[in-house]
Amino acid sequence: MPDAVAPAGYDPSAYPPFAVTSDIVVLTIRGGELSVLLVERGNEPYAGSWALPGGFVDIDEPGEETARRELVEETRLEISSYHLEQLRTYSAPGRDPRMRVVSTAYLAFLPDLPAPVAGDDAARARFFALRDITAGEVTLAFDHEQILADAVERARSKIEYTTLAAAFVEKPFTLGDLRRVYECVWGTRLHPSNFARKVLSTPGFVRSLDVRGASQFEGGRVGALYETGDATVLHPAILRPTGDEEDER
Amino acid sequence: MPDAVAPAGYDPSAYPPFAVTSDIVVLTIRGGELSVLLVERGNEPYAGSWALPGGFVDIDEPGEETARRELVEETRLEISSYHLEQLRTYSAPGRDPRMRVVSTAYLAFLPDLPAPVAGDDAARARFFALRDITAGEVTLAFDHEQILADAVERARSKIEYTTLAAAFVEKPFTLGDLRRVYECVWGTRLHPSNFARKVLSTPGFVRSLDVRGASQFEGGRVGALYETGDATVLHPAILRPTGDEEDER
DNA sequence: GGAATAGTGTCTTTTAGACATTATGTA
DNA sequence: TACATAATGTCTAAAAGACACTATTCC
Repeated sequence: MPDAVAPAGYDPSAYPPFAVTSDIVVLTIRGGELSVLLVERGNEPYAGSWALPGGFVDIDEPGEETARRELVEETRLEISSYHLEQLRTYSAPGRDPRMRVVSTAYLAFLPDLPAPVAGDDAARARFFALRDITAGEVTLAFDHEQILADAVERARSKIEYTTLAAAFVEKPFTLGDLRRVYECVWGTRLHPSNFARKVLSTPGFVRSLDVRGASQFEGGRVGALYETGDATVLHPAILRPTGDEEDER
Repeated sequence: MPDAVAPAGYDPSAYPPFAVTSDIVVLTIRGGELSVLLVERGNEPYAGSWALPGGFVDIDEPGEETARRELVEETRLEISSYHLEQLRTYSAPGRDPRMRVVSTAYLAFLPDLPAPVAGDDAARARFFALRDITAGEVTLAFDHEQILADAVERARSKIEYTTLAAAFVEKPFTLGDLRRVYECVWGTRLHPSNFARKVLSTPGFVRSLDVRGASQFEGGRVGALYETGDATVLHPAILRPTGDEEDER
């Protein structure tokens, strides 16, 4: 039967006790590294481990709102507005040792931010370079390593065919800033001139501000400044270099 | 706090009564039309309306297994193996008039099948051409119209850069059969020769069987038969014609 | 034979990739 | 001045799109 027809003889107190939570993967670029926001767990299980921010969904609360609320409560990071999208739902029996937990993960892209501080239930909160996590220097609670891997793959894929790369930089940015986003997220080097040609020939990706200014990241000649254009999807796409090389910075 | 830390004083019977369900969007191509499998609801709310197959997740059951189980129970469609992927989770408060329902939708691609029959809780079960649903001839229960729209967009997008189009045809197929899949899903016409060139130049998409046979769909000269290759992602992608024209068959 | 599809080949346009060269800012 | 990045331009290779022409099968 399609969803939401209660089993015969439905009684809330007899209903299987699913817990419903939202987790949030906050990605940003700090010091030339794709980074993720983690909190240190204060309670068992996994007390002392690092984990994604997240928490229980209130009975009348949209899951996306839970994600935004927990981000503020646990990391004191208050951002006026930011892109937040659903990643996917993780609900394997046994992913939490105590009970059946259905957790929907959300994904946020933010420009570089002031360092977060710990909030309510989290002992500490800070950004980690992804490189350090995949190198095994940090292990995450629950299945959060899988969630993070899915989030990174989503980010790598989405900047190909949407304008979301611009969500990683502050509003007036140079083409070099934008190129550095692609390089950090993909872990590759791109030819500056070819990149600029592609971005400028993609309608609606960026809009020139007709002024010049310094890059947000590096020195050298100052370039023309741009802001985000009207487009949300890219035609044509900015595709990842084909496959194999992993040129690092 | 990261997921799965029970509220202080946790007591299952006091926990907010979330219902957790799985819905399944079964897409196939019938009579040259992209089609979806629906069941007629036997119970309130929306009794008599058409809806996606789906139902409650058991407390120890993976959500994907629920989707497969409900498909058999409600439509008597038993398929040995088929591609099933998570689409996204729908949990807005109020999407079900009676209680808070968190529903994860799954997406399946199948070749044309024998007509389903109604199962357990469904009055009837049958395939509908998408064209008839979007034309407003059928209205769906709950937010299933939104789920279906998301599913179709996922399918249209995924056949661009994966080999999933082959999941819509039976194993020995001609390049014309495969092209018809793209044409039905995208609602466009493709140049047969250019399409064949692209498919054959994409490593691992199809493997020649070195025999000839009739098309699964139409008459004319019989062509060479192929089976699915080893690849799952396509390099380069088979991109949708740019934008505007909606050439119909 | 007529109609429909399969298959081969060619031509043009567009886009991507590599890279050389000059310009302009900072340390 | 040394160095890093910005910006422009050129050449080549790859891919997409349009389309002409021949081949084969069913009716």
